[in-house]
Amino acid sequence: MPFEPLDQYLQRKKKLAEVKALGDDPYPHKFEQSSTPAQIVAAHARSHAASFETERVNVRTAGRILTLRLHGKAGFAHIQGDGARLQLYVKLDAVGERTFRLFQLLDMGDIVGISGHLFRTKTNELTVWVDTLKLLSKALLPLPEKWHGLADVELRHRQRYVDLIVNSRVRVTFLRRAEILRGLRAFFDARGYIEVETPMMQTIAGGAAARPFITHHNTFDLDLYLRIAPELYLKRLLVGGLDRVYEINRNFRNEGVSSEHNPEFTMLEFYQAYSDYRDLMALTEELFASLAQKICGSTQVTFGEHKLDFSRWQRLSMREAIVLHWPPDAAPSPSSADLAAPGGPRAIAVRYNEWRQRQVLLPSAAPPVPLLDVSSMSDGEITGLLFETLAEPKLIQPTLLYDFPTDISPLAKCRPDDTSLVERFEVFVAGMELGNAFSELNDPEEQERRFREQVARGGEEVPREVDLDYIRALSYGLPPAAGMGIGIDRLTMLFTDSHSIREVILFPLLRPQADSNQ
RNA sequence: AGGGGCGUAGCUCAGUGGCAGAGCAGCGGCCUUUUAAGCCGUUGGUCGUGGGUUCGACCCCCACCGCCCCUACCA
Repeated sequence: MPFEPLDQYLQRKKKLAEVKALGDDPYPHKFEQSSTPAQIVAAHARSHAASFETERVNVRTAGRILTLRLHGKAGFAHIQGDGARLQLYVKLDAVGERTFRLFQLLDMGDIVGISGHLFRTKTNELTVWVDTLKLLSKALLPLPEKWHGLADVELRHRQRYVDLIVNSRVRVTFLRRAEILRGLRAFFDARGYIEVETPMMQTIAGGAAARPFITHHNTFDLDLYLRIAPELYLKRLLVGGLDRVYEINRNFRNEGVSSEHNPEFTMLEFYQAYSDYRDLMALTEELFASLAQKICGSTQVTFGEHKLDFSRWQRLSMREAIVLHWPPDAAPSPSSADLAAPGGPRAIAVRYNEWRQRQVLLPSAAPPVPLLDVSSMSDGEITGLLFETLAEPKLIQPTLLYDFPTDISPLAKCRPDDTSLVERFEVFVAGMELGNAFSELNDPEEQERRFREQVARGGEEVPREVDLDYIRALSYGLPPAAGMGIGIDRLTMLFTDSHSIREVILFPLLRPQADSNQ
């Protein structure tokens, strides 16, 4: 099917026919490279022009034509391969009439294989003096304009293949994402974890609170959920004696899309038996610091206007964070004890709302922010909401936030000294939630009680039934354990200085376009 | 979901209630060390879609579609 721009598409089809008429196959099966353009550029970056004259360096390489400058009976081109650009010089005298004719039929975007030797031009650019030239694949569609490239964000994401060709930063971002994944695997492999894969289609979407996607299996005539978390399966494996496991894979949540949310996203989850959340706090600090060092070459990472320092971590309880980030002009700020008192969070939320309403009346009023609706919430839920409203966006430097309310943590173990709190922490960096960890609740009766409460309370983000098989697994005995989930997309954002999750997902979800031919 | 912004040639972008524009890409020509190559000539438009106002709409109004930002949702 021809695509727009039609005139250029047809023009290139014509050239394709001419190439065939020359006796060349425009889509040959393979081409042996002696080295890639990137390897050639790297190996000879500092070679002098004179050295090429005394000792000839022959190369055989391939790539996509990105620039083309014809000068009558000679011409220059740049090919891009393996992430680098290499200049070619093609001269009628050197290649002969037939090959030169082929060269004249080439367009930007075509993929070619060449052989020749290296030299430096008058302007000292490393260049291949081409002896032979072969078309390896014809581009029937033109590349975007060479100065500005492809800037339209929507087009970049819809046609990521073009984005990758013309925007080198995109390539770097995704290479770095792969490095991050390798680094994570190396970190856990070295510590005796085994990598596992658990179901992504589940009959009960548990392990988190989120609206699931529904799909259907025909043979079993069975509705299934795409998983929202692997948590309950990974803990079953701990019951089975796999004491250290991790999984890196996709989760699916049928919720909003934003610069920090994509409906399918990649999570690392890992579990470690005979440990508690304090062990994971230490492990988290080590993991992030070593990964930053490995990926970015330093524990200091530039993210927008911020310099994130992964060698120094702040540890805050949720209540401390609320106190710390209470708006100064809404003084007096509450104390942690106020937040701990029964009914305290509600009273503080009311105070916050009163302050907000006064703000709206000021002449310099910012756009109105909805007041907190805490009418049907428990103290723990209100505490969580206060934290998210007041403190979360302010947590720029790496922070471990701990002491979560039990109400909002159905899978975590309570603190022995205070059952209103659980042994749980989250990782916050650059105002984003990066990770979530806790000491795993392993008392089957308490777990069942909390599940039943959850199901009874209902809501779209809660499973409709209790995962009784999980309770059965716990009944065989789950060793004391701690587990954690880390959002890989957001982690990649941090380490690539990307400010939208869509920049670190190759094909983010976009609405299909009615007219796909553009 | 609500508010705001954007949508003009393949790409990057100007534009005005009165003939639809530029650069690059494309096409033809000249050019054997150029690199944003250059010079001469030239093709290409449902101005996101559909209504409305108007003598006349790319422009003003309404609805819809898509993207971006903020808010909401999101443990």
